[in-house]
Amino acid sequence: MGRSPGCDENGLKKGPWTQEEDEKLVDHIQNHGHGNWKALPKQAGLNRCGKSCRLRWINYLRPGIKRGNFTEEEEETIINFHSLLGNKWSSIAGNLPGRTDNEIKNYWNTHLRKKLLQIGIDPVTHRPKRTDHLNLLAALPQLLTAAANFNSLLNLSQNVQMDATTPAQTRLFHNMIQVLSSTNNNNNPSSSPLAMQTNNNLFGQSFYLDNQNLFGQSHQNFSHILEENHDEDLIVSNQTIDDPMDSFSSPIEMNVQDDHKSLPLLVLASSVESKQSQMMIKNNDIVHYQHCHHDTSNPSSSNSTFTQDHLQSWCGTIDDEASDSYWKDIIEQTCSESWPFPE
DNA sequence: AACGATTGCAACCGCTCCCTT
DNA sequence: AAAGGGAGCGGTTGCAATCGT
Repeated sequence: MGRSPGCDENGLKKGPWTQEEDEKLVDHIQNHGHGNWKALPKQAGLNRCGKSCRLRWINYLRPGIKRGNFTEEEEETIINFHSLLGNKWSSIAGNLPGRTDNEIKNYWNTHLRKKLLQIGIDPVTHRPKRTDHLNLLAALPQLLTAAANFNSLLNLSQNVQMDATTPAQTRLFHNMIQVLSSTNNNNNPSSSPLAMQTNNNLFGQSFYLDNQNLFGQSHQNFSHILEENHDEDLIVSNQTIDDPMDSFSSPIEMNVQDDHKSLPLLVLASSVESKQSQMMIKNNDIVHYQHCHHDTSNPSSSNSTFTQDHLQSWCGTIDDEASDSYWKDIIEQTCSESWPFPE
């Protein structure tokens, strides 16, 4: 495995290390340290360049190197830190004891990147591929699973089954809400991809966001989750928040209209009847479906758990109201897929 | 069984950063 | 302040192993 053996112009050996070379390197560093990598090969009796020795030591021979498969926790950590730091492999490695930047980089490129692509997340931006709305809606089952997981996180439940992609799914859920929010918050409706497809009207009803309830009722728990996940998307008044906790200390200051990036409550609004149908995350239930009057300051009202029946009912509404068969087909297909929530 | 395609990963390359002089 | 050199980082390469036909 690895590169072919060979020599560079200086006659130094390249390619895979032999056991004898490894032993020489380990022996020398254990006895003398690795003060000067350039001088080390000669001192250790190795026909290698200092760079090669350093790489071999750092990535393979150094004590404490953890080998073997990555755990779910490690995967989760990598995804979270990559969303924050990008390809800063050494920084990410600093948070994974025993793992090297090279190993993490390889694992990202061969496993995690593909995993995120499979669930419709751009591994570079950690956002849904916004140019592909078919994929976005096709990922609805995962989004709803993420919503369920997210709710369980809010409840600090230990029962929910999560894997390393859960944070990514949650982020996807978050991002989809952002996309939906942009259809209504954007002053120029045509600039919104969803608006372009639906004449500023998704499924015949407009969506907008109301985070007052969410932060009013659950921000303590929510901030805990975000603190753990280091959500880079938290932006208040177009200013990035370094400490996610800060963004929730004064929920009143959150400006929903100006800030469609803050994690909101998804609200399905009927402009005709001035009613809101709210799909919301709330304590003790998976997802709630709420009807209330336009007065958002009084988020009272008839809550009921959002179940498969509700989704089918929702699909029925879409049937009636969506004039765009493109979206209709997508939603119907999504509705027909397996429901991820417990009944 | 044979062979081409794909995958995984160790190692190299070239660039940037930072420290020293 | 500028130059030189070493260390470190991210991107890329190339080969062995594995998979698919």
